[in-house]
Amino acid sequence: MRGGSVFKALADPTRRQILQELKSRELAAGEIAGRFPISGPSISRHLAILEGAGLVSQRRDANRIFYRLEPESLAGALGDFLSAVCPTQIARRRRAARGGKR
Amino acid sequence: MRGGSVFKALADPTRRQILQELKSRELAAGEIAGRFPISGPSISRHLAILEGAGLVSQRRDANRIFYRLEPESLAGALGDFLSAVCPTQIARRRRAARGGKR
DNA sequence: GACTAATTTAGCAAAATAGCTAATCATCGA
DNA sequence: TCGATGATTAGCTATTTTGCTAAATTAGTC
Repeated sequence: MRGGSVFKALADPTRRQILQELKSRELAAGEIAGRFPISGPSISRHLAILEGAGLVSQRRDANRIFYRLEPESLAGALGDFLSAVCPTQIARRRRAARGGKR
Repeated sequence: MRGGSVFKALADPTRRQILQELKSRELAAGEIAGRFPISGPSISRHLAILEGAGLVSQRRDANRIFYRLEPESLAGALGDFLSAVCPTQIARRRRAARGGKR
């Protein structure tokens, strides 16, 4: 399996939301847990799965463990899959986005 | 749930491979099943899940049911998620792809 | 109508997933 | 070293997922 763990990781809505929370800045595990209605240990496991997929990385600072998004891994995995399955559509969307902006 | 069913659908490796098989042309359910080591009914269920997510569509021709890829749905869902989580990375990859081609 | 071919639907068992609580690990400060 | 804080690991249960076989459905043919 190549990027399979990435899609497995993205299958859960809580994990996708965690990635969004990390969009702008790194957060400690507890800060992340505080934003969800589920227990700390459950969030901890979600974070482990995201890290296993290479979508986040951790950094220890004293007591706390900070997690940060790895945007290249995410964009790389999804981009590679899109290129493999429907490369034409990528260029099409690109043109549409450009057209919409200008 | 917004595009949740898409990520659920992509979580399974067999389903991702089905999408790849449909990349170039539509295929009847039996043709698809013939390319995998699992039973027809199991493939049928995978196809139903992919269709539920809007990633493929079906067309009946007499006895057979042909499935075809819906590239816009796939590119749309993944693109939207990428835009929401790491918009910067999209532009970066775009530049890299352009640079690598020329 | 009966028969065949192509699919799907039903029903079941095994495996994976996600949640919880309790217990353990790691770090810092008194 | 003790105690407090932040986080993970262990162990459990409920739910979901995936695979199978058997039965039902749909369409075409004799």
